[in-house]
Amino acid sequence: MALAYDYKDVHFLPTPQRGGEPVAALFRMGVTMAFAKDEEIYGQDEDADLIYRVLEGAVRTTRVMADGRRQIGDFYLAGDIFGLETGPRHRFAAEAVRDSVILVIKSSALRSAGGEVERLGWEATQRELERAQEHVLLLGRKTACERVASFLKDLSDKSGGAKVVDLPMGRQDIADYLGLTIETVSRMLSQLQSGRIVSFCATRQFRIVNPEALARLVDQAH
Amino acid sequence: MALAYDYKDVHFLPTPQRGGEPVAALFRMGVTMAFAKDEEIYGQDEDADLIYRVLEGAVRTTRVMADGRRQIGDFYLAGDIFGLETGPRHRFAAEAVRDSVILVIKSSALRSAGGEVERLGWEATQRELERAQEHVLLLGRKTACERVASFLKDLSDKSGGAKVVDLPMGRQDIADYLGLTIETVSRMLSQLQSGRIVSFCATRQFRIVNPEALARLVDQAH
DNA sequence: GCGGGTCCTTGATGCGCATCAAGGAGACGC
DNA sequence: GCGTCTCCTTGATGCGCATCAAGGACCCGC
Repeated sequence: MALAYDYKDVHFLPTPQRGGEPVAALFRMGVTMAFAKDEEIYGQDEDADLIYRVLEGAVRTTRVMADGRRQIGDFYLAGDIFGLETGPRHRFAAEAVRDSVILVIKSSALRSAGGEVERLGWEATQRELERAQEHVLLLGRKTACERVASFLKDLSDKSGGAKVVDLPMGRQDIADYLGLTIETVSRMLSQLQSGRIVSFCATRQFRIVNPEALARLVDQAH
Repeated sequence: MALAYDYKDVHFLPTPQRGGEPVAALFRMGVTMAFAKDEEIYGQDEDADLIYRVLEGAVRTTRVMADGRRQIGDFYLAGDIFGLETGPRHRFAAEAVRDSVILVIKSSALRSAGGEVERLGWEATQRELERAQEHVLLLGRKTACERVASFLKDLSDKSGGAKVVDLPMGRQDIADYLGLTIETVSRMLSQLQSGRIVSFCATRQFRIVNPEALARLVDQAH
């Protein structure tokens, strides 16, 4: 908790940063909280009675096996909603990838808010499901190179198709998202770079040099 | 289409076979259809304006990559609801694993049916998401042996924890669900059998001999 | 600047699962 | 019964990614 915001410094949001009218209505009910890098936002098996929205920073959802193997479910960037993935309890924990500011609201408020807002929750859940299904295809049938390429493209698409993209997360997080090791991720990034498909300006920032080649690696999947 | 029911022989269901009252109300609106083994129920990229419920048989959802690699999203058995996995279009196709009878209703009926029924759709979507997330963990971080063990246990749990369980699907389907090859699935099944953990009465029917050992293989995951 | 982290890259080696190949077992028609 | 087809199992070999190991790059406090 070494942030401009303090953990206790929760306050009503005057105006939401993004989203249409129903989202606006929904998140006016929330409070903001700050989380330091690697801080837990909620734990595995905790009650899932809140939903969350990233205002600044980035969040990962994780699941850790008894022997320490870790799988990241998804990443959430500014504007994204998370925490409604499940039934009564969270099946994944959520942690800040780096110092982040999160808007939090009671999900019971959402459920009782009636038609329009409830549909919003359903649609968000459907989007989550869609991403989880893409993730299943990636983990089940793609090679290491295709996984890394898909990841970079996905990140670029999320940033509105930007050619220069920041990586908010470290290599270990990418590895745990893609079902690989950190070494393999590093090797594939080097390989994509030496193949003139992407180019790293810094460790955590890359530029897409050859979008067609990148798309070809990804779109083997229909 | 070599079945007791004919494809065109759709009719109103007099009474639903299972489910609580809201489900009952919902599915009274549907019609039943029969599908032969391997017949497509809906295609990838088709409009997702219907939802489905398995009455008899078994269904798989599949995604095929340009070069033929196939991933199965999930299996659905009698009583299960499927087809609401996505937004406006199906991201996976659905096919009958074997001769099956399916109840079909317009999803617009569901969306406009108001509070109680709409919530039902959301809950079904959440269950889908939960399963997809388990699948992600399995594909991302489990070994071949753990995957097969998890699959058998899941199937047993679905049958109410029965000790003798039928496999409705072939080895290739299991492989495409678990992100493995058919040979590896076969080897792991043999290995689990020689380890006295399960025992195959027939190719498509097994008995759980050592539930503790099976659970240990699965529950490395918290 | 300098020391000591942490994070990342690259190389050498090994293993788990895929691939290639060859039968075996069960299902079904006749 | 017998032939044939599909599905499944088992064995031999190879490759992709994990593992093990060593350094390099960057970051931050002082």
